[in-house]
Amino acid sequence: MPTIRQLAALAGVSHSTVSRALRDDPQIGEATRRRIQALAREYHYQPNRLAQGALSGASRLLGFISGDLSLPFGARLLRGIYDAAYGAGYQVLVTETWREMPRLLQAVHTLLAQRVQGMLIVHINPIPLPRQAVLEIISHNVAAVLLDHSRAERPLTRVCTDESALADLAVGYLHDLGHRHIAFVGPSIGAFRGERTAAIRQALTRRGLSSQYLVDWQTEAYHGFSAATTLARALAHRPCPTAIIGFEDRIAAALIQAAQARRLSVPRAVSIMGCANLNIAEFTAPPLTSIEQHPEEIGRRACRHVIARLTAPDPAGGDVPALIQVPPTLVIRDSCAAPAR
Amino acid sequence: MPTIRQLAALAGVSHSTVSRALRDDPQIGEATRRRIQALAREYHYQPNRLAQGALSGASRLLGFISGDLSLPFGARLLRGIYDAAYGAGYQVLVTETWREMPRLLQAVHTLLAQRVQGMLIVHINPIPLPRQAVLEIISHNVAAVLLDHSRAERPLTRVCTDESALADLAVGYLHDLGHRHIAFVGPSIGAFRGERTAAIRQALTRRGLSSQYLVDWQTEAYHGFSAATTLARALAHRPCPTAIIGFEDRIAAALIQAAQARRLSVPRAVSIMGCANLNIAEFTAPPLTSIEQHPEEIGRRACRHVIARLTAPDPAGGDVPALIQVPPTLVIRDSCAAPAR
DNA sequence: TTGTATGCGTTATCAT
DNA sequence: ATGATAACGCATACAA
Repeated sequence: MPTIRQLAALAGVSHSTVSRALRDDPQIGEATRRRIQALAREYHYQPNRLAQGALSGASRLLGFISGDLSLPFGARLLRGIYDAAYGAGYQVLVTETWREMPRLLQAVHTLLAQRVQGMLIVHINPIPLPRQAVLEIISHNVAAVLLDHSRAERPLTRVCTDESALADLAVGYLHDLGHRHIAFVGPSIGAFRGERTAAIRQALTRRGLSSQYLVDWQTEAYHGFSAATTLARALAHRPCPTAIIGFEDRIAAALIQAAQARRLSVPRAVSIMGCANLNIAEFTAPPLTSIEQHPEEIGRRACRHVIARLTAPDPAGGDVPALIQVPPTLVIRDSCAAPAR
Repeated sequence: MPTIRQLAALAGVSHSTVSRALRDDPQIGEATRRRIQALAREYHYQPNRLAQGALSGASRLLGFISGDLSLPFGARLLRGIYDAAYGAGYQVLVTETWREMPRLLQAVHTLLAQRVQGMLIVHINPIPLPRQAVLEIISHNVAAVLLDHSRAERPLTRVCTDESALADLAVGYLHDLGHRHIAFVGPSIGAFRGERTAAIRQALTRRGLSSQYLVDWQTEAYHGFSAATTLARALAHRPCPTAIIGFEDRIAAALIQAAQARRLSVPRAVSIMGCANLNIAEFTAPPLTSIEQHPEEIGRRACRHVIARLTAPDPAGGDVPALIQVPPTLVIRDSCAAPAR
C-alpha cells in the first residue's frame, strides 16, 4: 500500500494535491481529481488513520470494556454498539476485565493510551465501578457510558432496560392471566437490592397484589444458587404462589427443571417467567415466556449518546442525562398459563 | 493528559530525556529517571499509541471480523482472541459484516486503513470468502486467520475444531452405549458437504456401522429447517436409528422438542446428541449431551498464530500451516442412554 | 488550481 | 548523561 507521497509521485503532483483530491476538496481540478482517485483505487491506497489521528487528535476510536466477553447478552450489546459506531464512522476497540478490578483499571489505561474518544462499559453487575477508574476517565475528558448496570455511578450516564416497564409487563401479564399470588426470585448481593426487585414490588402493589413473595439469596446471581432450594422457599409461602418470575432466564430455566424434578407441571401447576429473553428461552421445556430487553438497542443508544457528546458544541453543559431507559417487550411462549382454580 | 513535551517542560528537561526515562534507557541518570517517572505517574501520562504506531509502522492492532457478533460461539472466540492479544500487548479492533459480502470487503478496507497487523475472521459458514478480500489482505502483507470455518480458503490458515476427533467422540460414545443405528442430521448448503458430515461418516464406518443414516437439507443451517420433518426423515430409515447426532446444539435441542411432541421419550425411545456445547445445552429437557469445542481455545490459538507470524523473522517461508485443529471434549448430560432393547 | 512549509506526539540519531 | 534535530504519514495555512 503506497503512502500519500508515493501516490503523489506516481501522479506527478504534490502530496497535498492528492490529499485534497481524495477529500473531494471543492477547489481542485476535475480532471486531476478523477485521475488521482482512479490511481488511488488502482493501488488500493487507504489514508493511514493512525497518522490522521495523531495529527488531528480525533482518533475516531471508541473503547468497549466488558467484564466477561463470552456472555450472550454482552455480545448483543456489542453488536448494537458496533452498529451505531459503524454508522458514524467510529471504530471499536474491545477489552475484557475477566471480572477483576485491577484489570478494569488497566483496561481504562490502555484505552486512554489508544486515545479513544469514548468508552462503553459493561461492568459486572452490580459491583460498583472503582472510583479511581471513573475519575480517570472523566479527568481525561472521555465520554463514558455504563451499560446494563443496576447501580448508578455518579457522573456517568447509564443506559438500561426500563425496569419499571419490565416489571409492569411481567406482573401485568400474569395478573391478567388470573394470577393473584406471584413470587419473584432473584439475587441480592450484599446490602444492594436490585432495581428489578424494587420495580417488581411496586408493580405488584400497584395492582393491589401482595409483595410478600420475594425470595432472594445473599450471593452473586449464579454463585451458590440452588434452584431446588429457591423453588422450595418460594412455594413455602401461604397462600402458595401460582406464578414465579425469575430475575433472569437462567434462573427461570433452572426453576423449571427444579419444578419438574418435583413433578410439578409447568405451567399447569405453576407458571414460570424469565427476563432477558436469552437464547436458552426457546429451548426449555416448555419454552420460556420472557421479557425481551433488546440489548442491541441498549448498545446502540449508548453508543449514539457517546458520539453525540463527542460532536456536541459544549460538553460542559449539565444536560447529560443520568439514565437512558430502553423499553422491554413481552415474548409469550408456553411457560405461563392461567392458574388452576 | 500531558504530551511528552509538556511533561518535559514540567520536569525542566528535553522531551527526548523524558522518552528515554520512561523507556528505562540504560544511559539515563538514576535520579532523573526516578523524578520523571514520578512526574509521569502524577500527571497520568500515557504515551500516545497512535503516534507511536504512526512512527514505527507497528500499530500493535489486530482486527476481528465477525459475520454476526451476537452469536454466543463467536463471543467465546472473541474472548480467546482477546486473551491472547492482551497477553502479547496487542489491541483488538472489532468489526461486523452482518453476513453481507460488501460489508466484508468494507471491513477489510477499514481495518487496513487502521493499519492492523493481523486479522481474525469468523465468516459465515460455509460461504466462501470473497476472493477479492483474501487477495487484498495478503497483498497488504497482513497475517490473517480464518476461524471455525469448514471450508479452506487457500493461502489463509484455518483454526478449527478437530472434526475427526469430534466425530470419534460422538460416534464412539453412542456406540459404546450400545447404539448400532446412528443418524446424523445437518445442513448441506449447495454443493458443499460439511467436513462434519464426512467425519461422522468415517467414524461410523471405522466402527463398522452403517453410514446410511444421513439426513440433510439444502439450505443454510437454520433457514427453513423443520425439526419435525427432519426427525421424521431420520426415523423413517429401517432399521430405525436409536440415536441421532445433531450437527449443532440448536438442531439437537429442536429435535428433542420435536421428539417429545411425538411422545417419543428422550433418551428412552431415542438418544439425541448435540455439538458445540452451547449455553442452551444445560437447559433443555433432558439436558443435552454435547461436544465441547472450546471456542476460547480456538480463538487463543488463532491469535497466537497471527502474533507469531508477526514476530517471525521471515514470514515468507512456506511453513505456515494450512490448518490448526483444536481437540474437542465430550460433555455427558442426560439426553443419551443405552438403547431400549 | 496547485505546491511549499509547518505541525501532530512520538522515537531514533545525531551531537555535546 | 542530556539536548537538538529529523522522521513517520498525514492535513492544512499560506504562498504562488
